Amino acid sequence: MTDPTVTAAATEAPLSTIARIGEHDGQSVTLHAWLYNLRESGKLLFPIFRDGTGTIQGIVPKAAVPPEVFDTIKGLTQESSVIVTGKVRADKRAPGGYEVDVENVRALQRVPEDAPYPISLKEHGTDFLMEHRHLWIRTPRQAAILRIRAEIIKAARDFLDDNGFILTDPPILTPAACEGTSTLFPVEYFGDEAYLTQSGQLYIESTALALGKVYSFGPTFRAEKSKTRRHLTEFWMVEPEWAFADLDDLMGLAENFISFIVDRVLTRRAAELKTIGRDITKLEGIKPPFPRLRYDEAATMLNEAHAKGLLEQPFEYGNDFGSPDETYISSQFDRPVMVHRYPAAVKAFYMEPDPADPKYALCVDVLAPEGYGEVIGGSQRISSFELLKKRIEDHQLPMDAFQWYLDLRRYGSVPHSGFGMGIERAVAWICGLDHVRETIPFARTLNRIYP
RNA sequence: UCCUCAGUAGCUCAAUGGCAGAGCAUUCGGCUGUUAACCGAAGGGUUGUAGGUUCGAGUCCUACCUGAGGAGCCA
Repeated sequence: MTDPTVTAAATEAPLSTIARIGEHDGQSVTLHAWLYNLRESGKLLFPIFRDGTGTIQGIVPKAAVPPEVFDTIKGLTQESSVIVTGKVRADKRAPGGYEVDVENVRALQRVPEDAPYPISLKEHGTDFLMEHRHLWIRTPRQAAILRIRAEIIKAARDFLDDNGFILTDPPILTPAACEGTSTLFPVEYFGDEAYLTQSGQLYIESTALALGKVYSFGPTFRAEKSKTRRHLTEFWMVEPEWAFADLDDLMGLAENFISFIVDRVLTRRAAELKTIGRDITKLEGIKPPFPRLRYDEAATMLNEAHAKGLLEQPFEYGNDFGSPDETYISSQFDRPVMVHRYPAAVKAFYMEPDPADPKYALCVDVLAPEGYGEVIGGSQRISSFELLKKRIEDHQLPMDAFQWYLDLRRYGSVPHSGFGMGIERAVAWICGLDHVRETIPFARTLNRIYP
């Protein structure tokens, strides 16, 4: 629906975004926007526009504009798309510091009132919002989270790029499990069965031995029937892999990596952190060194916590930590804590045993503060051909499928290490969200694959 | 797979086993500084599904469906 009354002069005003509208104080600008809300007070209209960069209130006194402009704005419905021209004016009453004296509006598409925009400014339930996720992302809070996600991804990639890591993309379609225990999504592959990747790790081990320092960034898939605030069936991981690096090198990389990302978000996305109401004092202290805790020390902490009644379930030495255990451990520190040297029996088959005591694996989990749990899992990889072959046999994995992986130990094997960071968990922690489903535009969970 | 909780208007929620309600949204009217504006009015219902108990069921019972939180598993 177009408005033929739009004037040529109106469209000549320079285009601006709402975020940068302060640069045009006192001038007329054009905004490409949607109607976020409309309030009226007699002959005064207060349309609020959003354009993805922010929101701003327009002022329309009936006496100040042609009648058809007033009527057009008065008839706008929520989320109608508009091209607005108006004069920018600093105003102390405005939340963003500026308002727009509207001069003209062209409605590109007016949302009909018999099928109004479903998401109101009032509260909604989780199921309704997820059912309308394609619209929910328009709300300022969700848009801010997605901007922070983009910044976290860019920061992760900038850090690795600038530290000599080469992006190498592993395949999404894979012939076998990287880790035998987890559940895979099968896909038909020309009459054979293939699987969606659950980690690029094995492949980037090979590119690391080709290029030295590499990383992958991409989607991974886990068909786990997990229904918690920390799980998606499709999530994104960044995985550096580093030839000639040992576990200590890897832990140093992890703490610098996370610290860089947090600092970048604090610097470049301060406005978005404010929009979502994040307590940034919790992030400002995220600097190296991070506390390092042996598995055994963490186990002692958990036993003491249980003795004091702080943990319901007693911790059984030798097991992996449960979610309540991780939450407790991370709550004891004001920055991410690195727990290393878990019992080899509960960890993946490819992890290098500690030469000081082969009962332990040279691995590390990084637990985010504030109870967010594991955001990074990594290890030094087995470099011995004989040991890796034995582990594959012990785990009853198909030896044929792993011949190429064993080749990495046949031809110039070296110590090498790597970790994977789950993007969604990192975003949830840095944004202070209570569920990972808000950290990705379209979350894939156990019970939802729409929209 | 297991445990707990929840399904009532487009949305968020009320309703002691006894007339199906409110706020928001929508429509109409009022208001020249509103900040999830406010004030007045109207329209809007197969109470998740199928049985059962009862004079009477949104409410109690059984099964199922859907969703949420958690456990296990994991990033």
